[in-house]
Amino acid sequence: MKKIPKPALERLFIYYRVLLSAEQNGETVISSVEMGKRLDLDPAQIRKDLTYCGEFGKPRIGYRVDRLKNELKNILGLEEKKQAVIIGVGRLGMAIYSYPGFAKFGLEIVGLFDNDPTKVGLVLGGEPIRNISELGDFIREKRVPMGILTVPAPAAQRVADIMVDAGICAIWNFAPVTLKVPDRITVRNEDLAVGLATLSWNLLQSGCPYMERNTDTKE
Amino acid sequence: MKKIPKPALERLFIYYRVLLSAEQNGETVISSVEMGKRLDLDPAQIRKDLTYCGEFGKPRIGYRVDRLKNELKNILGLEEKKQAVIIGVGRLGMAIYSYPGFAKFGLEIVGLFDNDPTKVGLVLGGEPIRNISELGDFIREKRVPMGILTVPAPAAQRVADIMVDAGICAIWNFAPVTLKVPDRITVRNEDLAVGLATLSWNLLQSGCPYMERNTDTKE
DNA sequence: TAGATTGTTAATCGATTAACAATC
DNA sequence: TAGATTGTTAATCGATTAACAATC
Repeated sequence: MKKIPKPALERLFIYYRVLLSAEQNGETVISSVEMGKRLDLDPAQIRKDLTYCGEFGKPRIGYRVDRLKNELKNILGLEEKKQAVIIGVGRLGMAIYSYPGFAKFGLEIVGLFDNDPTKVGLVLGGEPIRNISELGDFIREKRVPMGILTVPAPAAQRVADIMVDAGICAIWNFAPVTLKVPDRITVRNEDLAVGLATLSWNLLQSGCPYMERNTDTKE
Repeated sequence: MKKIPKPALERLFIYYRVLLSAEQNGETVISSVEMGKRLDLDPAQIRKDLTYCGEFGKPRIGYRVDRLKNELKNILGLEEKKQAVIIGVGRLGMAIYSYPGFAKFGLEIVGLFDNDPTKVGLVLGGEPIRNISELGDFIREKRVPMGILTVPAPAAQRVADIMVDAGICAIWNFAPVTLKVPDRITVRNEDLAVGLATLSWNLLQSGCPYMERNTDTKE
């Protein structure tokens, strides 16, 4: 299989979702132009992206929705069960744990970990919260390929080291730090504050009228 | 001010954070090489990015930590209070609401909204949950420049329309849909499932040994 | 001064967009 | 058939990397 550029890879998933919704609408065929309209993307780019995984379209017709949907599902591995542990059972960790949208794409949370003694031992949605001291053995024994890191920044590297040592392959990192890990480990940084910062910059640039607060009124 | 390319803009914030931590370590000066090491980035890229906002370094010395930190804070507008409403008080909405890391960068949540009648009226951290029917007027009266969208996908466009109509300038969109809004509105899509999908693909590609589950064992 | 590091220009790389022949 | 749409090649665009003169 050809190498897929990272931005194209991300879009493939977006296409997958548009196909899911098209399928629900009962559409059996869809063109790159129509997908482009729904996603605000260039149709040429969509066609190009899709050729990274093969030729699925028919000139004059477009793409068969169910066919393309299944191809993308296979390529992205959304069918495969991806077992994962969550480390850091704060609000964000819980949000990820309980979000049904992820399970739909094959995510299966098999363990929850925290180092807060008031949390350890609690049972959440059927899963007990374990102590981080058990994390390494747990990953090894259960052969867990993915770790979801939702601990505070200062703890992140330490936890990552434990996971890498235990043979984890991928880390979904929500902590705002650059993890030092071996090249073989896939890390996806999901640093939400970056989004806030870019919005902040844009608000300033755009001259949003609502950014001028009424400082003259006293109450 | 020169236009800043989007990827560079995102990195500027990352630099800001490294400077915060350097400051806490008591470092007064830092070079692009040192920042590059900590962030796993090319020093040339860091220097280039920094020139988008001016010349702050001294040859032979590097960058003065507090100086550069403050420059970046100004450029990104992190000092400015950015008032925002959260629409959709599920777990993710609550996680964002209660995360102290965002307040540090100027985010101030001034309103919570939901359309679930069992939630409306509850008070969370001092803020009552309001009905979405009040959203438009609230934004107009309080002159709220930013909306944080954490509703389920099917509701997202409808809520976005209300916000746009009320004069909002920026939308931080966590719903997995492409919003149709006028060009003047800044939208930041934070579609977490995209991260999951790319990790999924990488896990498959990399041949992670832990992805081969023991299907031969019966129990 | 000598040498390290910046700011900047030029070269490279990669991704997007445009154009169009092939095709159904 | 005629015409719409794909797959693909070529052209453009933008971002990254390399190189180096300026500088402290």
